[in-house]
Amino acid sequence: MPELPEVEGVVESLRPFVIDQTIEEVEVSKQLLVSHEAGKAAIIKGCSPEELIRELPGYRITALTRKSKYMYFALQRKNEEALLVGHLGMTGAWFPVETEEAIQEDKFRKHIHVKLRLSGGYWLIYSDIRRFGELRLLQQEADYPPLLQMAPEPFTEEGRQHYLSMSEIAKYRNKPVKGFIMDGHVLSGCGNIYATEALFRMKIHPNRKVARISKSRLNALYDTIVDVLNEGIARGGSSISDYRNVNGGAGSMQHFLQMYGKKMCSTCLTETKQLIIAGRTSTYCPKCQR
DNA sequence: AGTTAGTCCCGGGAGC
DNA sequence: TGCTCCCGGGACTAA
Repeated sequence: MPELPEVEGVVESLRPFVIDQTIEEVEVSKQLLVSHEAGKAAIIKGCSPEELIRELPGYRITALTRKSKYMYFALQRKNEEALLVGHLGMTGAWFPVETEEAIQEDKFRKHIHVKLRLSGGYWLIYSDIRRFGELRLLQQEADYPPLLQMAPEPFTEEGRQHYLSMSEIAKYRNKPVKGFIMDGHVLSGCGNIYATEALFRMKIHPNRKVARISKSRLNALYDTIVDVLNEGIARGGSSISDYRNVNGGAGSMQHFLQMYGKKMCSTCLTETKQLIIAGRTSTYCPKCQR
């Protein structure tokens, strides 16, 4: 599943294909049109597919950036500015291709939902097997308030201070640390895979309450999360199930994970255990993590 | 008013 | 082969 490192990889790889390209035409899959007709907000959020098809053409993509796990396509049309915000959800993927047939895997070719024809002569295709991703056309970021509620980027000093100050707030003090670091209002971009790895490296039990971790350990945990995220970026992300980069390829970080999805602890060979924390499966070593 | 549980977007993989 | 169940990022809503 795409977390910060995977989204970073997509944004960096996609950027040369989309910058200064004008969106000429938009196509939406029959399945999405049917879902929306049935009143469901599948993938396209905040407006109808018809509005997206009508509104997007003519906009030039001037920038593509990542904020937390979101992708921001900055758009400009004459003196008019807009923002297309994307989220990959569980199984979203972008492919810049000349034809659909260039997408190798059946499961992604079968679930193409939005196609943008760019002035460069190719298609920017959004495919999403489970349709948990989202596309949202805004005039500006503030038009969708949750975007303003996200924690600062983890690679900044501001991000660290925000995380530390949140650890002192009553509503978080009694929470399991795993849920704390996966909460996007506390720390941006750390999902289940990277949270699991960081806690294992720090030998911290995922269910340990935030208040029962010292300030210096919380600081060290933050450093470890940043390290794990950076390793993920350097290795092209983790392709556990359905993450693919813009070339349809897999990342390699999954080969370097020590705890996520493991049956046995790589350090002491003890059988791992699982807990549900904040609604997510949390794998840990009962002997190494306290 | 703050917290928690449920709901919703889904298809695929596991297990029987 | 085919059925059923479970999984999950994140926002929203009901309790």
